[in-house]
Amino acid sequence: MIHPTPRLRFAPSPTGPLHLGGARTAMYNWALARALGGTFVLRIEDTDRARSTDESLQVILEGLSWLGIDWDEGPSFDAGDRSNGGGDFGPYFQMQRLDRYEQAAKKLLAAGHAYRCYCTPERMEAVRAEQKANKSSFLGYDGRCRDLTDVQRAEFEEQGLTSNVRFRMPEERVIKVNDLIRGDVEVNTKQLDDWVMVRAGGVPLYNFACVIDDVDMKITHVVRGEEHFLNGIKQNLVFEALGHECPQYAHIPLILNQKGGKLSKRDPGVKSTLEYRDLGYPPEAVFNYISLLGWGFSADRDVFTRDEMVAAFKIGGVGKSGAKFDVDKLHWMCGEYIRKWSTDDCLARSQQWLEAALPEGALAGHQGWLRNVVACYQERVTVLSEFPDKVQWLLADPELDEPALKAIKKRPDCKTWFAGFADLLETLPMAVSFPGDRGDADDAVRLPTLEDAPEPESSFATPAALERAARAWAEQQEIKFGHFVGPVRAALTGTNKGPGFFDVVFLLGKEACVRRLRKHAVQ
RNA sequence: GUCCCGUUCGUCUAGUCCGGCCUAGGACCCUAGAUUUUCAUUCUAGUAACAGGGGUUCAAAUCCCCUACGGGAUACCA
Repeated sequence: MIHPTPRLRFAPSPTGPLHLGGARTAMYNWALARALGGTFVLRIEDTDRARSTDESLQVILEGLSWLGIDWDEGPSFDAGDRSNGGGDFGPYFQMQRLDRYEQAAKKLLAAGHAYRCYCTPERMEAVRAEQKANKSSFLGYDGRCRDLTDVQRAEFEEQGLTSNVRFRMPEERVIKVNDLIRGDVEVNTKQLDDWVMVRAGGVPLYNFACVIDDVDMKITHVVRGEEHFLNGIKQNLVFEALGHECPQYAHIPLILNQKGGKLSKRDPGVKSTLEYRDLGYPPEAVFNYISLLGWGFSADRDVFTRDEMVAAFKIGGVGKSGAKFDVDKLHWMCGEYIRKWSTDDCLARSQQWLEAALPEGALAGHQGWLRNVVACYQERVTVLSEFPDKVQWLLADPELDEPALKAIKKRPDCKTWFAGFADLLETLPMAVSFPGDRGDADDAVRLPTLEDAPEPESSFATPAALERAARAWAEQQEIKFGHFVGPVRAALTGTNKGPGFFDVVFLLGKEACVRRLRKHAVQ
């Protein structure tokens, strides 16, 4: 056979959030499609009408886009209203493909691969209960309607019984499959029952609709969670009955929670993809991290770009065992990415969180200052939503925390230092405090102040100038500089953590520095 | 119950297919140290694993068998 163009798909059902397991499945399909130079299709499996919602659809579309997973064919992103975007094999919503399923079902019915079943859900429940009670090794449909005669069928119809359509499974046949991840596996069909293809109302079920669509959409490879492994066997038989070749299957292990159990919304620390977005996780970092769950980029590298991932990705390299989700490593990776950004990128990407912390309208007028604020915290945050907290001390006089109180207590003389240092600052040409107009004070200065950077020229006191003045003053007062910084930082910022001391003074500006120093000088 | 899959540092993994280069490599976490005005960053060092038991072999993390443990499936969900 001539190798067809590789076509892969991610086929979520819009019945809930896109959690990271689903995102990873999408990613592996996407990466394999890109690696093979193929096409990536997004198909929406919305045949569970009771649970499918437009909201979930939107969440899935947004989640994938956020992670940088784009699709060549499928729903249009902006709509979220079940309209189809590009692609010649649509529609890409299963509920818009009902005629295709009907056609195929008729064909299978006529050929005897499927049959009408009149059993009620109540009867099925009873059958299952009995099988369990008998400790039967087989659980599933008992085949009551498997060989109904036309007369019997007519009788049922006359009684007004509705029917669904079941697929007739071979009674005992060993199906051999070659899974791209699991390798050769044999399954005996005696384990499997005659499963329902089409509901009484005509709406198809997963295993059936999936095959019809994979045929119609010319899907060549299917990467999905291992919970679908046995479905793959059932689907294999449908392809065969329809006279089509089965795609290559790759069943990936599930992502587990920290306890080793299945990932679910209830697990603390496990969020839907959009929650990560809303908390300011860099999408590249999340992408990078989840790609590593069950797959290794190389023996000695964990951080890589999307392109590098695609270039290195081999589906056979995905492991067979489930991986536990480790928040610590995710956070580390987020920090890695944030530190790599240019300051301006970091500022741009932090805007929405800064905006939340600042008074209304303050954002626009203080870009230079905010740039410096962000620069000081770029290597101190792991997710962008930490910014509002980080900048609080610049916006309002802070309460002192425990370490700050300790730092002040440790130096009984420090209250006189506060007053003296405030006096000194008042003589210096310092920029004013936020939200005042700092003029071009922030334009010349690039924080954080680095040892080897050339000193900027500015009409305002730069951090370097502040340092010279402070050191000279401290020496004159016979205060050890090392002793001086701790308590003063505490008075200024309310804590013992943060940017370099003179960057702190510079960012805070004159009034706030003086005010806070004098306040703590008397307390 | 039955069937399928798995098991390398606490975690994610490299190595397993084609046995020797593995006194098992990297990363996160943790610890210690260096740098520093604090924190963070950065750098250095350290702790720590082939699930257990049998085989095959000159040689096994790698091949075979058994056990244990974990996961998945067994729906008119996907």
